[in-house]
Amino acid sequence: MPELPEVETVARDLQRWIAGAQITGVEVRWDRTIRHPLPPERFAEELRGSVIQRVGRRAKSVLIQLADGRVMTVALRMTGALLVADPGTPDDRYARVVFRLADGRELRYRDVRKFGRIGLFEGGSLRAGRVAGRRGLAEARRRRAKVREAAAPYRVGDVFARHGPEPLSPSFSARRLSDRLAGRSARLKTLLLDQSFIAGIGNIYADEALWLARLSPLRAADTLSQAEVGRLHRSIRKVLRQGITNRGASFSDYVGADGEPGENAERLAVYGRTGAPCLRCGRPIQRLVIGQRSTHFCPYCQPDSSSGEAAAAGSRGQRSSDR
DNA sequence: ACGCCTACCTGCTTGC
DNA sequence: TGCAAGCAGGTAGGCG
Repeated sequence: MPELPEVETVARDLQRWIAGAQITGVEVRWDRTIRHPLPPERFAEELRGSVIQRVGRRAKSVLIQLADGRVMTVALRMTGALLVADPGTPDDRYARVVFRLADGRELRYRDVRKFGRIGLFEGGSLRAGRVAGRRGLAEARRRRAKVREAAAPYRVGDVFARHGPEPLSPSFSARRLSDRLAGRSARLKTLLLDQSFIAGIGNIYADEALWLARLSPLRAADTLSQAEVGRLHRSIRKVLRQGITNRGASFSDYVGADGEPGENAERLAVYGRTGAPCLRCGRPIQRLVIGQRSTHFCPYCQPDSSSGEAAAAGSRGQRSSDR
């Protein structure tokens, strides 16, 4: 399941391989892949002849910027993949949208489970229409309804209006994280998965970041000390960067644009390791369900001190190696 | 604000 | 072996 590091890997590959390419034809094989409000036929028509200028990423979406200023957004969701196929490559029964390029190659959007969505929008700043964190969701919905009513062009900024900050951006400081956590009583795990709280983190990296920060996924967000917020901030960035370095974690059927799986799955500390020894203390990793999501953690290294206090776990031996 | 539910999909694993 | 149920999870939308 592609999260920030996986999507970043795909975007970087595509930037190298298809920047400058011209789209000569588009075949939509599963209509619902094309995001409302553009009907699939219009989508194909609109793209014919377009030149791909640059490929980037926002949240978990690949952004394909066209030379005329428009932006194609590709949300891979669960099983989506963007693959560059050389001429003669056998067809793929799971290719939902095929972009034919002028040089004979194809850019294929493959998606076994059909959850992913591709949209085409007017360009402009990604920050246009940005709504401040907490109220993001409801306000962004109202705003989009307004845009629809007025038949105004959808801008790519509207698509991401409800998304939270990019965790790897220089402006995402520990201070900023601290401000966003303040007054939030939700569990840490739930918040890390909330795209309007912070963009790009999914189930794998949420569990990894919490393990590295030695924080319980059940912990109420507004009970963290400054030191704990600092640890969380560093951990989030560290696990995401490591993910990018290793070209992503391949679980399910994630592959990069080269069709190769990433190497990060082998380096995960807790995700998918239920019952296996914790890499820090050797006790078995446990699994529980939080907010309908499977959650992996070490109950010993990540004690839930919401009700008790950190001191209880902190003062009891085994901690001399802290620091 | 928050938690919980359902829908969207299909392939894989599990249990009988 | 075959078949059905259960599971995986990112996101949108709805309800209390």
